[in-house]
Amino acid sequence: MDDKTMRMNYYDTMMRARKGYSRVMEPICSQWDLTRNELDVLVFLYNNPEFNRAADVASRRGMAKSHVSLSVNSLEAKGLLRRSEDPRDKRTVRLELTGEAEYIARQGREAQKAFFTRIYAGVTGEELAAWAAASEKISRNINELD
Amino acid sequence: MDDKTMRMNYYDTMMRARKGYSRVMEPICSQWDLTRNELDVLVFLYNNPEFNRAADVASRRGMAKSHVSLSVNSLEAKGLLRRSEDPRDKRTVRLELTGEAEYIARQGREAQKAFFTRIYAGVTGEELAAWAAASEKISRNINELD
DNA sequence: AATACAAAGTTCATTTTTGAACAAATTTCC
DNA sequence: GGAAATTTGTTCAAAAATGAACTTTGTATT
Repeated sequence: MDDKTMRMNYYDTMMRARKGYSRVMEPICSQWDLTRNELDVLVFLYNNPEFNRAADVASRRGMAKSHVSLSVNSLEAKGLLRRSEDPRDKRTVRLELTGEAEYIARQGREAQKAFFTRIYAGVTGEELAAWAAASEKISRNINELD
Repeated sequence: MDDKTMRMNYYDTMMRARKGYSRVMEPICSQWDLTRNELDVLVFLYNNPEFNRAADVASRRGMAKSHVSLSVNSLEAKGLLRRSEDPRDKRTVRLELTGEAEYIARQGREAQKAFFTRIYAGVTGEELAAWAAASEKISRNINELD
């Protein structure tokens, strides 16, 4: 198998990982009456407080901004998120977790960790380091896709 | 950053890769009046003729089987796919590409390769090998998620 | 300072994807 | 050999996610 084929096969693995992730996480999310995507948004904001503009969430998580908008509506209605304005730029909306959301995000994060620990079972330290290095480069390359 | 956090961050990279892939591939797909997903199915079948049952496509590509069913309807209507029966098992549907589909799949595959070559730019041979090894293990672990 | 240009966010119609219910064929196990 | 459980695929209603149009605000150009 040549390099190009190897890289390509990764795409299907990725799709399956995504699906497996949903299957494992959805029952957990439902305990808080959240969708998988809503929990992901909460955890993302909890982990990345510096990227709390709606536009950041969209670009860094790879969702359409309209989707972020709708998700935020829903989370706001559930009392887990507040839209607040940015004094420096009246266009942007800052997303702030409520105390309850932080509590949920902490638990959601642990569930995510457990999932990833599980699917990464058997991966060696060196492999993981190489993976991280490659991820870093790929992430940069994605940013530069016109 | 500990190992667990590292693995978790990969999830968002994956989501962005997926999004970038769609953005790049969609214009290409539209030249044949195909959706991104439809082209992926054609290329998958072209690359994996041994996994040509509808159920294989669903499980190996991580799509719902109802989704496969609908995609196959559409591809069949476009004259790119035939459903044929399996003599050994009357439940299963075998999916066969038409000549035109094979032609499209070859070109689609090249476009995919180009995309992956692009986002893997700068990843070294060692990293890629480690990546492939990790991928292999992860893939197996996903299969074993109950 | 006026004009054009770009970026953030929302709305809404549409597309994509899914899950649950079902029917038919196969396998398991007694 | 036959009941029970499992697997395959389809249908259809519902959920998830998107893109295009638009408004508002900020930035750049002249």
